[in-house]
Amino acid sequence: ISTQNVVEKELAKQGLTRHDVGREKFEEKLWEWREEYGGIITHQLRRLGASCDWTRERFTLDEGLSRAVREAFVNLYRKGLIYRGEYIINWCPRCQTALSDLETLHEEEPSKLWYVRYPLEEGGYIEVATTRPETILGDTAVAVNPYDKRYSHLIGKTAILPVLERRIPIIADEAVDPEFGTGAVKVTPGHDPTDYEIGLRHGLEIINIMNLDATLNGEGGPYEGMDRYEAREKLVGDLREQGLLTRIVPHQHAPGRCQRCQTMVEPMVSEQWFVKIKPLAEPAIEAVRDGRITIIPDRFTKVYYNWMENIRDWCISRQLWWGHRIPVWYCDDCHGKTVATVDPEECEHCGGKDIRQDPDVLDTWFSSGLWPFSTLGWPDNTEDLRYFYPTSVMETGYDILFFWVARMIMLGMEHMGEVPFRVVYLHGLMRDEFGVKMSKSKGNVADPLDVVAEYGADSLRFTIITGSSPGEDMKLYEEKLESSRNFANKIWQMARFITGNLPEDYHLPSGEPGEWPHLRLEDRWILARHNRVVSEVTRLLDSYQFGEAGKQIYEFLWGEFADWFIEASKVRLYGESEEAQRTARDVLVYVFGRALRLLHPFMPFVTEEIWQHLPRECQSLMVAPWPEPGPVDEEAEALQEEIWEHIRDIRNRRAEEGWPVEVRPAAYTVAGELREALESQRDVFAWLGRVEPREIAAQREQSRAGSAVVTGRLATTLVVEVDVEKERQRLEQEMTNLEGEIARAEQLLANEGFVSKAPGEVVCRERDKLARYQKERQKLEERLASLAR
RNA sequence: GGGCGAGUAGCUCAGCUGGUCAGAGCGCGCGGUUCACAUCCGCGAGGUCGUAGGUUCAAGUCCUAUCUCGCCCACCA
Repeated sequence: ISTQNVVEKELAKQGLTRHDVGREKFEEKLWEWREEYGGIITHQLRRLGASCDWTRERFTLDEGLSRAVREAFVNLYRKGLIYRGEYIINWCPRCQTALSDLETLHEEEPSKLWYVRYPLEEGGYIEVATTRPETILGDTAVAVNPYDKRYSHLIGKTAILPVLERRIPIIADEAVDPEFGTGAVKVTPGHDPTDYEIGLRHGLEIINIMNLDATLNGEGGPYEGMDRYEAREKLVGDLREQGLLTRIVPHQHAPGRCQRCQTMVEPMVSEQWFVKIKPLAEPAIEAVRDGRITIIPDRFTKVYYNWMENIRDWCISRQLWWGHRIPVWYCDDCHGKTVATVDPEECEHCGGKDIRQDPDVLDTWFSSGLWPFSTLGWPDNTEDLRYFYPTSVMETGYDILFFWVARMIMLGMEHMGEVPFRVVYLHGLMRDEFGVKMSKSKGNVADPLDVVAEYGADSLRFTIITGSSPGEDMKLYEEKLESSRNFANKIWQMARFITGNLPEDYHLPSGEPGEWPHLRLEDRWILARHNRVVSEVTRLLDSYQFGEAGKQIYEFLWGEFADWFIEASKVRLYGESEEAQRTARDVLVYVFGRALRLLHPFMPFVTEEIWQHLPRECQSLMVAPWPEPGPVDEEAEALQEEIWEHIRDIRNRRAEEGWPVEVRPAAYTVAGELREALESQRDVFAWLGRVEPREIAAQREQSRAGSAVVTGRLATTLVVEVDVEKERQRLEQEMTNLEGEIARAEQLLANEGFVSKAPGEVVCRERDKLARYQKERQKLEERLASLAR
């Protein structure tokens, strides 16, 4: 419907309708549109890094799928599960087609309730209330509740319909709610679903008062030719004049509206094709109930049952030109129906040649419902079909659980005798920053290509995956995208650091890393942490907790691997024995390489690119084996965590007490295992705590006087030494540099013409800089003053 | 009318089947020109996990009631 609407809008610009150009020409235009825009979505998917077998791309109207549609239709028809019948359906007067219940949306809106008196044949009147006065013209009865004592004496009597003066019976039906309105209801079987049912029960006449465009037809009497709303206004006026309108009260009302164009739907009785759904629904319910299909998140299971158990026959015919034409031919001679998978030459009943195909097309979800097997060559028993059916996971948004998922299950079980998939994973919906559902008609859709261009596909993927929990909607925020992009950059920087420290001929040693010689405590720690993350991420992915899995990797790579391990590795890489350097490199490469595999499903692009620059055991990360978790060295884990805690403590003291600082010995009196560990990690401790052992400090030319120096035994005594004179010189040099920067910034600001690109932007930046410089200068002055003291 | 979801630091949200969480990102405050990274590093402030009861040795995490917001389903004219 939406495709047809788009093309019709194009035509409308030239003042044409689809009827003006004719069915054949219009279908051509539809195909043109499809050729032009059909590739966009797959292009978007590719850019997002969706890893699909693109050779298997299928389109609903492809040859093979069309064959499957006909086969399915004929099969269901022969089994008596598809029938053509008169029924009250939802009619969109704008789209000029029938709609299924799912395609009509109900939303509460303020309306009115009109109270109208219907005169009685025997004198007096009965009062009814209605939200659609124009439907009075189609009334064929007045109904009351059989147990409503107020009206029991009127049951069986006759009322006179206002205006048209039709004699209509007063009947009793339990569908009438005595509490609502007056307790008496006008019955319009031709234009109201409830009334239609009442009409069936009581054998009432069905009067259709409208044309397909919702203007009144001949049954409308004096209102013939008017639009439904125009007729309403006129009729209400007439009723008022005749004194039959007693009052109008405000009323909340939820009328049906067309899902595609928002036009108010008109219930109408019309001949349509239906799928008899109960026989299909039962096995589909059973399949979920007995666990052959699992729905995730679990709460949607209940929603599924509720819908399936109360399901009504499915109206599948649409008065459109875009879609699968219904494979039924009518005979002009004997009026028989020929239902066939291939276009017939003649009527199968009388052999007559004058046959015409049903002009209607099928609901798009009818063909979509066949997708799990129609795409694999069904009805032929192909190798693909045998191999791939049933599939493992069906992943889609929860908003099409009924539209699509339920129908795939029903039609799959009917035609294949087996469920189409084992797991249904339902994700939430993307909303804009205000929480409004993104939709094309509202124009608040973010094109993934734009987002990818600005932040990269990896960032978008990571943001979406980690931004919410399963089945929950999420709002797309720039800030989230930025943070993911920063993560991608961080990964990149880690890679630069690691590869930058590898010799040309580097090879990862063989054997289990836990067995490597010369491992230090921090190595054992990161290997343990890494093993824990591998098993945790694997578990989370297996249980469909994708967001949580992504966060674990993020925390590990940034918070542990980069912030602690890479930093700690520098003491070895920058100045210890060849052996120590080698061990550090091995652990870096090993852990990083395995973490990249975990991250690959989330950020395929940056991880693959990095993989190509690392020593690797296979060509592409995409096909690298998923890591198996190794043993977790809990002892190393605990010990190292404790040392990190002490380093944080040092940093805290520095932050609190200012720098330089004297660290009191008492805080670091430790004993036993931790003491040994600390001793073994003096260098790491010193580097990360920025507390340098004297002997290392001496080796470092750039060692500044402001640094604290550890003296004596590290774990017991930390004292600070400051060379006042050196510090003063350094500060003064800094001050000189700063003055220079300030002068330049001021000059730039004074001459705005100097700025070429993006007027104002650079100037602003300079202004910010200047403010920062001045703040810095003030601090420098303070420090110099305190130093003098 | 029925059902479901959400209500957790200023903002946006994680916290799976009850006992290391009271957390992350952004924002905010303080401090950083160290050769992977300012798309950065270090430190910090901020929440009685909507409200009221209850179960339990133990509850954002279970039960009951209730308030607010959102969604889905439904033939109340």
